[in-house]
Amino acid sequence: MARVRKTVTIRDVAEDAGVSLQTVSRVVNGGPNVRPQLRDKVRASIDRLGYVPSLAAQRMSGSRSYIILAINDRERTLADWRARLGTDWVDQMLLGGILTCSQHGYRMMVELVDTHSDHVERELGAALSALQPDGVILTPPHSENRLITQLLAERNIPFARIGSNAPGPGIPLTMGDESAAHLATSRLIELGHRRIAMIAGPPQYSLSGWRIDGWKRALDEAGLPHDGLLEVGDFGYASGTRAARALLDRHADLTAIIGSSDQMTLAALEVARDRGLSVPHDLSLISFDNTPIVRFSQPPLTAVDQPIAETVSRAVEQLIARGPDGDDDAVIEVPAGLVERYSTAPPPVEAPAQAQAHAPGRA
Amino acid sequence: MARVRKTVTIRDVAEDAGVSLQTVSRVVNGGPNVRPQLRDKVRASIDRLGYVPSLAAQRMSGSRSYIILAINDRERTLADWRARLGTDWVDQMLLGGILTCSQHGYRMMVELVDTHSDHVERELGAALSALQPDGVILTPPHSENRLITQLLAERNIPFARIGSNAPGPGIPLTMGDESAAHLATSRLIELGHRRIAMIAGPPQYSLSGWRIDGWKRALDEAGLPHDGLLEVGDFGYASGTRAARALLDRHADLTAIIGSSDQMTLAALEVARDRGLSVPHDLSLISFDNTPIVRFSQPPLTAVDQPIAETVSRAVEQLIARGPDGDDDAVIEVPAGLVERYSTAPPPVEAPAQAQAHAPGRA
DNA sequence: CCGCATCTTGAGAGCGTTCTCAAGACTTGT
DNA sequence: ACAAGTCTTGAGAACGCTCTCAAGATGCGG
Repeated sequence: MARVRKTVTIRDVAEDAGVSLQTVSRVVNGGPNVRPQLRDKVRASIDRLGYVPSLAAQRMSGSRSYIILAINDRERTLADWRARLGTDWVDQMLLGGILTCSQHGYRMMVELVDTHSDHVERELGAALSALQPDGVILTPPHSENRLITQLLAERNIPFARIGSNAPGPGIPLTMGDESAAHLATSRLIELGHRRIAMIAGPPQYSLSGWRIDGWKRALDEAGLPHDGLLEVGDFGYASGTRAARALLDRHADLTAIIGSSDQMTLAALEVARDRGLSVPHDLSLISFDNTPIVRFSQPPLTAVDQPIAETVSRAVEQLIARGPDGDDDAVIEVPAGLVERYSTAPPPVEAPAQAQAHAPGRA
Repeated sequence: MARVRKTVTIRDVAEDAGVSLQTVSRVVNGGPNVRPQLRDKVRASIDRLGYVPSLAAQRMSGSRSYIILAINDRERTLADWRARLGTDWVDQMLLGGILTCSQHGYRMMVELVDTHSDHVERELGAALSALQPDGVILTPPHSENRLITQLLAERNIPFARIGSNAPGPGIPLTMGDESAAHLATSRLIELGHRRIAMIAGPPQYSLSGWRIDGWKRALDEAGLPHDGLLEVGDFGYASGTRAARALLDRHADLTAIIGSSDQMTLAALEVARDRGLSVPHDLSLISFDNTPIVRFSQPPLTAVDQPIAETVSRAVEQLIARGPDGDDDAVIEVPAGLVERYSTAPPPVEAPAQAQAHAPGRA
């Protein structure tokens, strides 16, 4: 019973194949200068014995740890966590990250960091010391956290900043927020809308600004106004309710709203319903994020799809490919797409298609 | 520039504190037999230098790896993955798992395994060899996968089976599916419902059966029928639509449906809407899972809340506490709660309250 | 105040890899 | 056929920690 299965080590393989440890190591790591014949022999032994190198041992001797650490936001309590509803960031990250990592023989680990905590540095520092990851992936809002980026730079650990295009250390990746907002806005203009509002995210997030920029640019290009058509929320549901009400109160002629998060847009949907506005016939809605919840509202929301999985995947690739060097400052942009569902339609006919610069509101 | 920051090792601490490596190690690991005075001195050095032991090195020498591996299902493509909508399993697991792990100085890693793949064994085996985790957490549908449980038992790695109460190796944990279903059903009976149907999950999942059991038991206890009131789905949306239609076609007097997944229940909601049935006034709905999507339907769904985070947390604790021994066969049951939202109400008055014995419907 | 048990500390080996460096086998140019 | 490479292979140290075991310090009963 419970006969202890000894782990297969590189030594067992070496013996089995009748070569030295070093040769096996070379074969495993695809090193050069091994005669094909020998290589095959070693490979056969590896397969037969089912040898897989120990990550820990590799880390010990080699210069790499084969670990990529992804830093995610942590809510303080379970309740907070659940309240984040619909945030499938972690799911997406894992899909993109784990798969890409394993393709390169790497592993991804997730670290949950509390932004509000005073000891972010200590927490993160401990994780870095324990794991000694070859690369770190920062997600918003950590991507632009000075404390964190500095710590990483100091320790000379390559890292990717998702959702940040600021200069400075670390590889910046964005999901094309400006163009996505531009795309969404343009689509609405195309449908005939002339009063298009935006509920933006909080200013601490750079991407909030980018989205506003894209929205404004599309409006400007079409010669449409944007004064008073902007409200700021915090990505949460309640703030969306507030913003949508303010917008609708202020502009009777509003026919479309772009929300900077699924929650805020869902809130706008609710506000519209309360006021007897039919979506999309009276009011068109476009959301940002495209998390799963948005497919189950009534109607399902047209949304800008954040390519999180792919972005993380790209980040992993960059971290693995570039060594500690790579001061290449180019921002990597993974474009977001627009998923059209049923919350967008042409504006109500009562809203005359221009000529009357300003729509007369709805009956 | 880029001065390479040397990692702080146990040796540095030993030197700083003027003691041997061994003593530092003992202090770090809370070993006994160290004079308080010395311990404090060492602790001071540790803090000053910011020493954190390297996981890899600990694994190398010690008998433990301080790694818990969580096995999750992997969909083959990004599209499949996204289609799982609303499944925040991974999020929940991480919350429960990572936090609990770090409390004990452990780390959690996630491995994505494709159930449909032929080489599950090879994939998993490789992960086990590379990581040498101290424990493994299996989630449905892997919890009852013979190939996997055997592999683990063979390698003598402690593991937890979430959503399985079968005998055999591994620590079984359930989320009280039987009693949760019983609770949900009882609640409906209490409200006055007499025709309560269930859309069950696929039979490959044990929990599908448990939920049916709980539903039947509550019905039996109240002397209510269950013939023809059961439909089976696959947890997916489409199957829910099919099942709800069948149920509603068959029983004009149906006033409540319990769905074994959020998706299926959401589908039932849609079917009801299509038929002009108002939820909850004409039809009450209770869902299983309580993933975030369920809070944004119209109306928000009353749902059985799967305590995934807590279950995983318990699993981690068990794995860490028990050594390789622990053949304690007791099933650990983390009870699920019922979150009442707005999809449940007394049945319409037209549904006669029967000879009284049973709830009088609503006023 | 001695002898023995117990507590405290340290020395050295070992974990499974990769790294560095050197030695032998093969080429190649003349 | 010989010197000077280049390829191929292996030996041994090193990585940072914990384990085992032994030695010194301390405590206690008589």
